[in-house]
Amino acid sequence: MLTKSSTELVRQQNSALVLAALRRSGNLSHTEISSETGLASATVSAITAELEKAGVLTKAEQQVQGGRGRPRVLFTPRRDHGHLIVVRISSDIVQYSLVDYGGTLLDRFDEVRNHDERGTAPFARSFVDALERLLQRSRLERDRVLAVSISSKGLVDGTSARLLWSPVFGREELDFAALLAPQWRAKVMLSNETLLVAQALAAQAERRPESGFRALAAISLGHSIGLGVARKSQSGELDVGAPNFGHMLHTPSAGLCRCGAYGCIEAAAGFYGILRAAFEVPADTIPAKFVPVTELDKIAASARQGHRMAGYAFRQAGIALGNGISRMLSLYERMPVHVTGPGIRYFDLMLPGIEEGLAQSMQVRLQGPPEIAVVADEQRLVFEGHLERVLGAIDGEIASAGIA
Amino acid sequence: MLTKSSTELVRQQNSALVLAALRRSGNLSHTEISSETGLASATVSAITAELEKAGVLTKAEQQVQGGRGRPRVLFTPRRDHGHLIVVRISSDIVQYSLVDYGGTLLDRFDEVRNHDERGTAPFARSFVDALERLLQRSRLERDRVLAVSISSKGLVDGTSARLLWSPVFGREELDFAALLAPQWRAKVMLSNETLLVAQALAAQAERRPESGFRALAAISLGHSIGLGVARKSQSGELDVGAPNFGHMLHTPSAGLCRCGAYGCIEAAAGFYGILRAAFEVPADTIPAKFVPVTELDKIAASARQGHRMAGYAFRQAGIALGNGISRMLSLYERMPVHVTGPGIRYFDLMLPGIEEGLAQSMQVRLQGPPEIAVVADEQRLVFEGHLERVLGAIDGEIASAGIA
DNA sequence: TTCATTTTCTCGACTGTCGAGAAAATAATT
DNA sequence: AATTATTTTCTCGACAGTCGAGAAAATGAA
Repeated sequence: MLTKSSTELVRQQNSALVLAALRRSGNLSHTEISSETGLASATVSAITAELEKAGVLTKAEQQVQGGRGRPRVLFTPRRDHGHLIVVRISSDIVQYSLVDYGGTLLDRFDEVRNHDERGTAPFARSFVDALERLLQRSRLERDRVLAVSISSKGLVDGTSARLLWSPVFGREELDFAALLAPQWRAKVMLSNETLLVAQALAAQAERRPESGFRALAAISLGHSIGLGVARKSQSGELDVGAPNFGHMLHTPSAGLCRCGAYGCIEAAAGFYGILRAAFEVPADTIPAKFVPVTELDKIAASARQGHRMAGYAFRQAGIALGNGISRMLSLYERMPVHVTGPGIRYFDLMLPGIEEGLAQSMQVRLQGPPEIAVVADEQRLVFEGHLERVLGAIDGEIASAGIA
Repeated sequence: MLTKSSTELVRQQNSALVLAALRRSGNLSHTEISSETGLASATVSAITAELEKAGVLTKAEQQVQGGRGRPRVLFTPRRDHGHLIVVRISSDIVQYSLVDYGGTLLDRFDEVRNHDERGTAPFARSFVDALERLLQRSRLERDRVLAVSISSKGLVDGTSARLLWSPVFGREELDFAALLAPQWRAKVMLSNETLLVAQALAAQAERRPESGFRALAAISLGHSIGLGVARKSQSGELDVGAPNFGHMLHTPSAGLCRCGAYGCIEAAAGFYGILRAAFEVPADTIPAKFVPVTELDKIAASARQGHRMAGYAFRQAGIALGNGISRMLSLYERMPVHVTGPGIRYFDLMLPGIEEGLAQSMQVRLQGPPEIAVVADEQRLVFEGHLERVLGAIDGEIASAGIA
């Protein structure tokens, strides 16, 4: 369904364009903005004047010296225009970061998660407390925070900021928007962790126009398995999603998954699945809550020394991933796959299985296997994805608001 | 990546909006267009005047009589603004239709396909000849044809109008754009058949705003299995795709598929798969090229009388579909499923298997099974989808072209 | 001090949307 | 038959936005 357009919307879109260009390339002069966005110089003047009046941009103090001619004055986002809080929830720790509108990190601390406590209520309390602490440490007023961006593994409803299913809380829902609504005016965003990885990688690819980016997938290997897909829609905007890949049906024989179903990809390719296969534990055993990496390192070592069952476990994990990726490609399209997460240390052991699992499908026979790249430093990518996403959302709101 | 906007683009978008409203609701008066689109009356005047000058719209001759006041004058697409050719390629016949810009059918004939001939060359010849014949029968000049819209089962590259894989030609590619490029000026569009079903159903759903349409899937059951997915993107536009569902990996034990791979959904749920299972033919037997419906009717009859293997064959087909649907839902999101195609006569026999196959996945356990509706009259829906798609594309081009 | 060069800023023209009210066309009423 | 009421279409001026061209500003080199 198309919607009506107007001259005001034109301004909105072009303001957003200017903000995005500044975001992408740091400080830009008037003429650089013009060439970057394709807007006429006069239009850039009008837009920057408006944004400057609204307190979103400033002229950067440090002039860049250079050749003759009138010196260029650089525009930059006003870092004190507002603040953002980024929360990265992982299985063992929760990381809280305070960031300014310019995207620079101001403060950060971790909290160890208590694995004994049950239910979401204690977590919700410590979450709210931690945000409060973050404010106090920087002597910041609550209303200066424009947005709180949260990430977790699991199934997420992005529009309403509700966590629908997660490895830790299971089916117990956690509504972050409702949690902060009474006190906080900030926009609350919740994203799947691997979606953010895909977002960050896609943003990187878009900065290299020669890469011809169209779509990519990110897979995170660890105790659980995550997938993020980023695709350019026909209108040119980025469409990012986090399918429920880890709990997509692989094959019922893969055994009991901690989600309660049988045969999820995770039950074969997650850490506990590999552990179970290596030790020949019956496949309907309740999965371990947490597997230390050292445990898996041992299995990997013996697999590399030729131990049969250890090797078999990793191979089965690979097949589950390969089949899953081939199914994903059947339902979307051919696209490169980026593999991250702690499990990449065992990637060499899984690769033969992945290739075997891929080769079974028609899609791969027809179009060839996808490019698979290993990407380290998942946590940095998640954080980058947070910034990309939350700053983009804030900029979009600013552009839409007009001078207000 | 955002792109720059301008006042001209505003006019384009709003022109497209007016054309779409007219398309949707038939003849509309000035004021009706205004309320339908949300545009101000003055804007509607400007746009309709421009489109009328360009020969796209006319004022309908037959005035609707009514109450007091100045009688409303209805706008309608000028039917002679151009013509469209719709080609529906199915396994046994090819249907050629001539349609005018108003969407009314002017001429139609079928050609029976010759199953003995090999390769794409003879087909390409008869295709070009048939288009020529369609012109002659209506004494139409070739350049009056604005677009040729073609549909087939199989894997399609919509942007370039190339058929990448099809049940009949296999891996032999068929480039319809290149085929018509020397002679025809018309825009050539190629779509997967089930994509068009999804498009038509989505258009119907969007006409009922109270249905709260967000996404839907269409599945076509027959000799092969097709899937179309239509989703509203966040920007509100309709995003339609045709995943390679029939040849998504189900389970290797499902046997040899006619695509050459093992374990495709089609190898279990397509007509030849059901036949093979019912007669206990070894699963690596080369599949039958064509199975008459009467043959399947017999198997269905004996299944309904309690014959074990016949019932088993339909159940296995159902499980393949159920598993496949659950995987599709894992990778997209929960959405209603519409089942069409000649195979719906056996839907009662497959439903238990479908439910079983669905129930195995975490997605369904968590969010419940999707609504499944049986929709008859697949061919009509395909044709509707053709019109929806090709007229939309033409209208979009007209709006973009300006007065030209 | 003047000139060349580069960047920023400003002005008028153009395109587009919108609201209000005039104009048109018909039915109902006097 | 003339007038009035009603409804729709059309037109005009105001306003928002972009664009190209050229003026103004600011600096290094001559």
